[in-house]
Amino acid sequence: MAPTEGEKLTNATSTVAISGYEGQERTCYCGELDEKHVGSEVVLMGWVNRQRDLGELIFIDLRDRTGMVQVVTDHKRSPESFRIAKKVRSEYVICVSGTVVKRAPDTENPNSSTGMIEVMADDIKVFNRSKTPPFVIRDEPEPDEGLRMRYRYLDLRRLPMLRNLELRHKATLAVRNYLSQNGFWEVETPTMTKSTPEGARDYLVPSRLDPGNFFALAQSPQLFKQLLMVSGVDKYFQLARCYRDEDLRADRQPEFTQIDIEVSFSDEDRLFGLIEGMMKHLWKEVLGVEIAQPFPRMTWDEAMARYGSDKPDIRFGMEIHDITGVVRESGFMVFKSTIESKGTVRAICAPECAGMSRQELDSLAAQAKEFGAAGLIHLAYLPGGEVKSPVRKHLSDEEISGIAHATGAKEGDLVLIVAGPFEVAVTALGRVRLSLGDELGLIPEGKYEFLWITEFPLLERNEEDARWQAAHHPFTSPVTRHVHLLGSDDDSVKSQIRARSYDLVLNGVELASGSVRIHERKLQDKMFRLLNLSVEEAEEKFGFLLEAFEYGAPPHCGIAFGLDRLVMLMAGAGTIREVIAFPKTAKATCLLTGAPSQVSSEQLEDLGLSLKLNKERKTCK
RNA sequence: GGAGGCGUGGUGUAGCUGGCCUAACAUACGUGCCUGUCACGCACGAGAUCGCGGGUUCAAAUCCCGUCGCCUCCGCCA
Repeated sequence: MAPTEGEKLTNATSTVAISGYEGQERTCYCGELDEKHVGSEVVLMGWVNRQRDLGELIFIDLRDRTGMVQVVTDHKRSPESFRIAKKVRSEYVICVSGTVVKRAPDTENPNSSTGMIEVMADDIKVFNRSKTPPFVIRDEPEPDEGLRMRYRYLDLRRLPMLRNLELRHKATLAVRNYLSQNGFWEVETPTMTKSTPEGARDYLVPSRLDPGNFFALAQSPQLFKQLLMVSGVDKYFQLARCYRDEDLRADRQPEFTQIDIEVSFSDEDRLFGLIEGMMKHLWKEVLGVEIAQPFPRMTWDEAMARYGSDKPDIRFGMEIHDITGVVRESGFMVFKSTIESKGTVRAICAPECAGMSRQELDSLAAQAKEFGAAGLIHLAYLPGGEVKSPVRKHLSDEEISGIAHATGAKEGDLVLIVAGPFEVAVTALGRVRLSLGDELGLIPEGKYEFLWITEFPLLERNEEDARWQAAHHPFTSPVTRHVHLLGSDDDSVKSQIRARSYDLVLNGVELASGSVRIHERKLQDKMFRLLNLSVEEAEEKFGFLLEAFEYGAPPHCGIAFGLDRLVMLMAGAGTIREVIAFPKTAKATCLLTGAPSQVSSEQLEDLGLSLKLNKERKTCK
């Protein structure tokens, strides 16, 4: 029964359609109610979070996506609603009509945002009953993640999960508004497209009308967005679904969303300004947080040298130091032979860790080895001036003090050293740095440290088939000062060429990645030669794009954000699964739907496919 | 492809150096009582062949092998 008398609330969050069902009109959401509404008649619809039956008095915590409010039923005031409330159980879907009243002074609940008021029920209608759910819908503790996935619709009913979905909505809306206000058009591109041999493994879609041929699900809209630049779209963006058939991680799903952006007649400085503005807008609109601009920039070479990572977490120090010069003349064989074989010796200083136990040191050494280091040497600068180390006797006093000077180590500190090839030494120390930073509590919470990493290597060595390939993609421009090196056959020269590519890093997470593209055919041909791609191969793989470039391609550049990671960081979540409504498991399955699953032989027949599986697996149903 | 962690009533955990385990605790669930609870309380009750398969043993939740599922990391992710 809808209230017809008294002051009626209008729905605060919706200006057009007010929810209603069979004559009942919802007046507001549970979480919106506060003392301002005292005296109002309200109609609420939602789920029973909990019913507390005190005999002659029953409380119901009613929950919807905004929060909870306490409903009271008194057998004298409304015998009928009292009778219904008696039988109501958790997760029943009900409609409550009643009056908002201020709670008596000693019955207020300061732990609830609606705890100053409650709703005296005049009428309760049960829309639906519920089986006892497989887990209780509450914030903590979380049930096993497999169970959450299996019953994701119940997991999402938990308010922290609804908050995450809301946050994601607000973030994407803010992105769309910002880019639109800056002259960008959102253009959709195909998800079913042409398989490209470079890059990640493709998800394939067989063609029924062209049996034997396959589409690939787009790994990104890369080629299409460059075509749109040739088309004169000028400023493009898209919230694009992308698909990559690679193994999963906490921050990687096989299908994910990119904020894909491309601009004509632009360059790094202009694009960075645009993106920094977008981040500022996002943080302000969605989190209410001001972030400092401009973001610092660091070349890839500098990031590797100082942090041993191309996505450094700069929320704390403990940087890597080069101590090669200090130990160049060392009698210690490990240092000597490393330096002779053109390696390097690097160190970090862990503050106040001189007393670290053997077990902790072993664990750090194990981590360093996992990333290729031959070992991890430690020097404990003990209070009093003594230095304790397994290699103490191999090092001179000058070396000991030189290392302290180079790393800034003081008495009570621990210096950790890796000797080896540059990338091995710094990445191993980079990992040790991160794990120590975490263990020592050096990483501040609630801080957002953005950082641009620029000038990545243009090429990288594929160890499997010993050839050079594009580190970003084959259309990435080299930096102007290195263009003349493109013709070189020398591997060491090739490894030194830097690209006009960049990443945006936030708190040690790669948020976005992009580059200035090659728009001149001549330079592109040079690039293909460098990649050992013949004209024919390039033609077969990207012919349509190269052809497009013959008809007047503007200079252009772009960037793509991992939306899931962005929202994850904004939500303070530990994995992107927390901000994806229906995520996949680590084995890329969906526990809710059971996908992937077998298909009928008729479906295969239509597609001209037959299965050939080993290991006695059943072919189809 | 590789390494590790976890798997015990519906849920979250304890037990896991083999035996008083006829598996404990909390919570959820059912019934009853209770007019100010909000983690309501109290009483009673039901609920588990300890992921699955095999082995060792007089005896296995516990040890061993295999397997499945979930998670984390390496490889992989232009």
